[in-house]
Order: sequence, then C-alpha cells, then structure tokens
Amino acid sequence: MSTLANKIERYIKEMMAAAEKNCLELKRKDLAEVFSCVPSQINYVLETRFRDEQGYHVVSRRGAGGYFQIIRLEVADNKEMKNLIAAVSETEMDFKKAEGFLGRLLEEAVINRNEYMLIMSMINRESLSSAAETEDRVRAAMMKNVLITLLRADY
Amino acid sequence: MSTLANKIERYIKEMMAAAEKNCLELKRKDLAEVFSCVPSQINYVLETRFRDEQGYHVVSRRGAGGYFQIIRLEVADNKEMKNLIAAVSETEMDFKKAEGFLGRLLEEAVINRNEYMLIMSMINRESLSSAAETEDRVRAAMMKNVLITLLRADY
DNA sequence: AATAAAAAGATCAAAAATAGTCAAAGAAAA
DNA sequence: TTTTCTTTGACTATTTTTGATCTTTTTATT
Repeated sequence: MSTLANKIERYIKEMMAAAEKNCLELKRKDLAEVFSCVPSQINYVLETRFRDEQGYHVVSRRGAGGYFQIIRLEVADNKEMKNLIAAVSETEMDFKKAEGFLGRLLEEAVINRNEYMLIMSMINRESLSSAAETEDRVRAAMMKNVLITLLRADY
Repeated sequence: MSTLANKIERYIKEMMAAAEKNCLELKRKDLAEVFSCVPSQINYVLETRFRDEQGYHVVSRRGAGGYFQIIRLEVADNKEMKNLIAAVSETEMDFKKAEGFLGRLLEEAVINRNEYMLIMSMINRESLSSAAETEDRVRAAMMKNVLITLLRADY
C-alpha cells in the first residue's frame, strides 16, 4: 500500500520516538538490508523527508565504520527559533520547502492539524497560481506572517 | 442502460457509504482495471461528478505509490453552500470583502479566533503585495480553498 | 611512510510506476 | 441534424526505485 520510502520514514521516526533521543545513528547499508533495497534508497528518504526545514539534520561519515546520524531539531531551542525566523524571512519559498516547514510545526505541535490544513490550502500552488512568477515571493510573505501571528503573545 | 461513468460514480459513492468514512482513497489504475476502462475515464468521472460545488473534494498524488482521495464536504443538500462555493470559485475578492466574509465565519463560530487571525494575516494586502495586479484573484483562490477546507468532513 | 585494497557513504541519471491533460472519435439526447 | 455527453488514447508530469560510478575513510601491505 504505502511506498517503501514511507515505510523507511516511519521506521526511522519510530526508532527515534522509542529511543526518546533526538539523535539516532544508523548504518546505511544495514538499513538498506532491513528493507531489502539499494542503499541509495536511504538517501532518497533522507533527502525527501529529513531536511533541515522539516526539522531534522543529517550528518554522515564515509569509509570503513561509516554511518549517518539523524538529529531532530527542537523548536523550543532558542537557536532553532532563530533559524526558523531566518528561514521565513527569506524572500522566496517554494511549495516543497513551505510544506516541510509546516510539517515540522505540526510535528512539534506548534500548530494543530486543522491549522496545518488551512495554511496548506492557502499556500499551495493552486491558490497562488494567479501570482505567476511571483508565487514564491507571495508564499514567503505569507509564511512570515503566519509565524509572526503564531508568536503573538495573544494567539 | 446506465453509462460506465454512472456505474463508476455509483461504485465510489457506495464505497464511501459502506465504509462510513468521509474520505476514500483509491488508485486510479486499479479502479480503471475494475471497470476495464482507460484510466482517464476515472478523471472524467471525478471532473463531472465529484467537483467541489457538488460536495466532494479530490486530491491526488502522482508517481510510484500514487493515489487519489475523495473527501466528502459537509454541504449535504445545502444548495446555498454549494452556490457559495461556486460563487467564491470565480470571483476576485478585495481585502474588505474577504474580511467581512471571515468576520461572519467567526461570528458563526465556523472558525475560532486563532484561525481568524491566521487567515487574516495571510490574505492581507501586505502578504499579497508581490502579487501586484493579481492580488484579488489570488485572494479569491485562497478564500475558496479556505472554505473547502473548513467544509471537509474530516476537518 | 607510502601505497594499495577494502569498506563504507554520496551522487546522478535512467527506469519504473503512477496520475493528469487534452483533443478526437463515438454515442446519446434534443 | 445539431448539440451535448462519454469514451479512448497519445502525450505530459510527478514520485519512487534502482544501479553504475565517484568520493572518503580506514586497514593492510611493503
């Protein structure tokens, strides 16, 4: 039913939740073996589901004894808050990036599912199609205002 | 002598009723196989019988593992709501008008105060300034999608 | 110490698996 | 007969999966 990539994503997130750590170290080859797939499939999952704007940072080492680490970035962290603000202050934001960013806010419970759906419906490509070549600029402005609103003391 | 399109429509509606779910997920290819027709026939059915103003919203994903979802909207036989969707679907909407519209939704408790603030921050003139002369068209598209989202039976 | 071999992981593009679009052909209704 | 609705298929777009090739790091050999 679900794709292999989805299964690997779920597996990694469950591992992290179970370990109650925000850092998980794995071997690419082993993980690929668990799912009987080519190792580069793991890279695909990391690139599409564990990007910085999605709230995860990945580091790795090659060579014998190589591995990769997935580090969950917590919004509560002061430094992360700055990163977030920097991210939304960018003047352009494509849909993929905004989606990752909102997914993260949802995972961190900064927004609830309904708010996630609402915001997504407003920033999707269809909503902004009339904006033509300014689509990503409009989306960036919207995302910035979303964050400002969420941070308002009286929200 | 019902058409193929009618049969597919009935099949989908029966599936939804039977599952007592507000949301049904199917694979276009599989469904086409069930009815021994070309996949694009499924699109025809969705476009002619499951449009927003008919009380259903469809989302889909392409690619390996692709699918489409049919989501029931809580407009039931509310003709007025369907008309409202149709109306919002075509119009341009300036900020004042959108503000009035959202004010009513707030008063009628369709949205809460936080959702109101969030939506307002995204449709205000500043957010849409980059859209230039298409501002009102973008706002209308956003408002339509807000309405669809609020009406989703699974919201 | 220098070099070669082995053991990882990264990259990138091709192939596979879906879904969407659009226009033409066919069928049914007016 | 004209118009509208349905069916089909060729072409396009998107996402995932796979594999060949490249890079980095460690380990073994000389």
